Amino acid sequence: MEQETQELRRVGLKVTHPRMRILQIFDEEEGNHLTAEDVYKKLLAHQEDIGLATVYRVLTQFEAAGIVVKHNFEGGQAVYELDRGKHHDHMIDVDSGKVIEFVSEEIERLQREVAARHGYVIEDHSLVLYVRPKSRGTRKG
Amino acid sequence: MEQETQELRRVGLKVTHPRMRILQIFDEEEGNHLTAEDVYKKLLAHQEDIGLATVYRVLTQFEAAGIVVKHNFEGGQAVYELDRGKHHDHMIDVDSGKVIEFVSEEIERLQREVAARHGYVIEDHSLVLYVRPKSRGTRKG
DNA sequence: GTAACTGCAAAGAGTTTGCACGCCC
DNA sequence: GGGCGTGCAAACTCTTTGCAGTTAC
Repeated sequence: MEQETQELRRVGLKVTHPRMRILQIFDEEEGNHLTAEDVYKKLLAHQEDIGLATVYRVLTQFEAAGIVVKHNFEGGQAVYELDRGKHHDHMIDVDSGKVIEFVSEEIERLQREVAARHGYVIEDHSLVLYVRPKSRGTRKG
Repeated sequence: MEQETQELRRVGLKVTHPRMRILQIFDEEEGNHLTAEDVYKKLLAHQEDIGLATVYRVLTQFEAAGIVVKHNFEGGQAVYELDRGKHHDHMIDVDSGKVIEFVSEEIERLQREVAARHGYVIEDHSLVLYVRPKSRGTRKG
């Protein structure tokens, strides 16, 4: 409560009910990746009367303020997660939809190398691995 | 002409005018990355009377047939390119919008390693670097 | 008190689909 | 000749926006 208030103040956003509740949803869900609609449904489940348009507006503001990060994975809907400061990439289990975060400093370095080789510097990047659990029983691998 | 006819036959699609023309556009544009609308505009420029809906339908069929690959880069519109068989990743010059292809077997290997470390095998992946030309003049780098 | 914020409904972008007609084999 | 393919317009999904009323500071 106090923590969310401070965070909103810190980034210069008025402390309003919708913004507080949305921020709390992400704090509860630490490590989770939510679409705007996921957030909206969780608000409904908490008996909150906050419109979907407001959720989109707040998420956009949070992104601009660096509170959340937005990802455009496959499948149309954008997903948001709290920005905890440390960069990471994502692996998506295509069977369960589960999102796993990972960091590989070596991959990051190679990316910079490749870009440099072409005369560029990296501004941003997106790496997503679509994965399936390694089959142990089937002797395939 | 003959080449496109054969390709359509090979994948089991009827040889129709719209499919021929769309395939030719990609053949002309070897190495290019086009949105459905880009294709549509090029058809218009060639005085072709082919609907945007048909372009979408044909591109979807081509993707299913392995003739083209679809990418969901940032910015809403999907882009398609001829599938020339060899996998590669993409670098996008954020200033010019130019798309550069690259291959890094070492990055591929590291990706497989990371996935394996988490108990997964990679089904597919998406790596896009958003880059800016290395500034030589400004002594910044 | 007033500018920022909100909910609603309508608009917008990109893509898909239903239907009647037309073309390929 | 029959079914697949096409054009058009309407539908659909996700997201943004205009407006009038409300709220934080």
